[in-house]
Amino acid sequence: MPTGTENMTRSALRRRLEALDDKTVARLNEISRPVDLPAGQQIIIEGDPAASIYSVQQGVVSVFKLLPDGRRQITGFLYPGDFLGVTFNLGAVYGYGAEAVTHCSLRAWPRGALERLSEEAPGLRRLFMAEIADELTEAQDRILMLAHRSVEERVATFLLTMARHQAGATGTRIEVVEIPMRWADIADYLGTSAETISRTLSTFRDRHIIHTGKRSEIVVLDWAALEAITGGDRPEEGEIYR
Amino acid sequence: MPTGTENMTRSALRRRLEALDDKTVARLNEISRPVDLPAGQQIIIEGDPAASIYSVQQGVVSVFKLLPDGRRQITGFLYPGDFLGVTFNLGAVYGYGAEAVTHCSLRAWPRGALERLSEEAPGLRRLFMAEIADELTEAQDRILMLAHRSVEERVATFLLTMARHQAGATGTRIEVVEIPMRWADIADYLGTSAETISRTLSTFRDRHIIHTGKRSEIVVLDWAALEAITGGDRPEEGEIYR
DNA sequence: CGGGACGTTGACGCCCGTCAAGACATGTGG
DNA sequence: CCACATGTCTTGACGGGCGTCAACGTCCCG
Repeated sequence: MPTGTENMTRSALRRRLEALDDKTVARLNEISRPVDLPAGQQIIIEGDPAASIYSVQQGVVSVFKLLPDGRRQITGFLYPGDFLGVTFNLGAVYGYGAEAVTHCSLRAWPRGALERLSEEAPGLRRLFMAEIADELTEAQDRILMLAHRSVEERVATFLLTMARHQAGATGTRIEVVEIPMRWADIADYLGTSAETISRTLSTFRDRHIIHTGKRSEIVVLDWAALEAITGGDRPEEGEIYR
Repeated sequence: MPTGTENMTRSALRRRLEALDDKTVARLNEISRPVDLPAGQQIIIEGDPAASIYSVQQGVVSVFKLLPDGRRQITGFLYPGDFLGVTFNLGAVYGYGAEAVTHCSLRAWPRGALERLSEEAPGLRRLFMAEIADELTEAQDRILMLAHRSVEERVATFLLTMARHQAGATGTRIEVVEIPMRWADIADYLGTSAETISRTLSTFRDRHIIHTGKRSEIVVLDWAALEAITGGDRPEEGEIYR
């Protein structure tokens, strides 16, 4: 049962946060500080001392690494309920940058206090553990994508992921998918170029799979086609490996 | 300071294992069972219940995911000192397969016992935590590779990584790099094809960067050239990002 | 209204995946 | 020890996907 698990695990994480005992939740609220950011604002700079841990309340955040040649690889987008900055590498330094894609409200905890709290609260410890494990499986899913999928498959998968995110958030059926990020961001995420993103969406449009109205709003006309392009996330029943 | 950290962290992990208190180490040895495997032997099957945790004593192990279309993506190679099976996803089911690349000796622990032991030994807990964190940064490094590096850069990086592994293991300077895995394995790891691996090595040979004698033995003639091809792992001092 | 950021579309070329045919190596049985 | 089969590496030929450069269209904001 490979790949395609990233959404399940993330929402599972969110549910688990709510399952913490009341006292811990109260303490969490006490020591946290709300942060509001305009779109485009830097949140974390790679290499800075890892002073804070954040959770996203509203908006979308991009997490990225900068490359020597000036490019950047977006390693993930964060949505409400996701955590930012949990990955503690040895030096207690952020291993990545992060910035607000849209206007964002975050909740910030001083790392020290949060770590102390997690010593007492095993539930919180497990939460962080799960967060890292989630990030790992997500990263591995992306490795599969980048290594073996065509750009078209990646874009289709991305659209479906965005759609599922909004369906999960609103709980309702979706036909208009909001794409808050710029094409260049998506490109940096999927390991391709902004032009190719544009071209791919254009062919989807020409094939009547989507309808593009206002930028940042994509209407999906043919879900089945999108999923077909995805290339079959999961193996069929009784399929033979190798 | 992006990328290129994978080796440091791995060896740091090994050192930390030795830093466990004696009682824990004794218990660890008690409940472990040695396993010897011939090359090619399956160790873990994706989807099976995660019964054991292993550590590699000798040999090389490949960890992989199988794709619906029958291909496989090797997510990593494990060398002596590395752990296998620590990443337990929610269902306590292995999220990947593993097989012996060379003849291997492993040490196996029943998962339950090891988890119970880690409840008492915070050092062990931190060890596992670090193991997962390492895997995460390794996965993210690979994302950078796959997204933005040419095959030539990937192969050069791979060679250097192998060389560093052996230098680290023997402690001496190296000029002959042993490549125990098949080209197809390397290809599945780097997200390319066996033919392209062969071709790339051939051009390295023609450019007098390496010398190829017996298969599985590569003599590096020009380290500087290899590193140059790598594409500059780290940013230069004072370099400007974007 | 002018300028800047972003998206779209075209043209071009090359990297690399794929198919196919040999070249070696290794092992097995006669 | 040789003949043969099997697995692996090498090399060639071919073509398509997609990265890059460049020009243009569109939207927004001062």
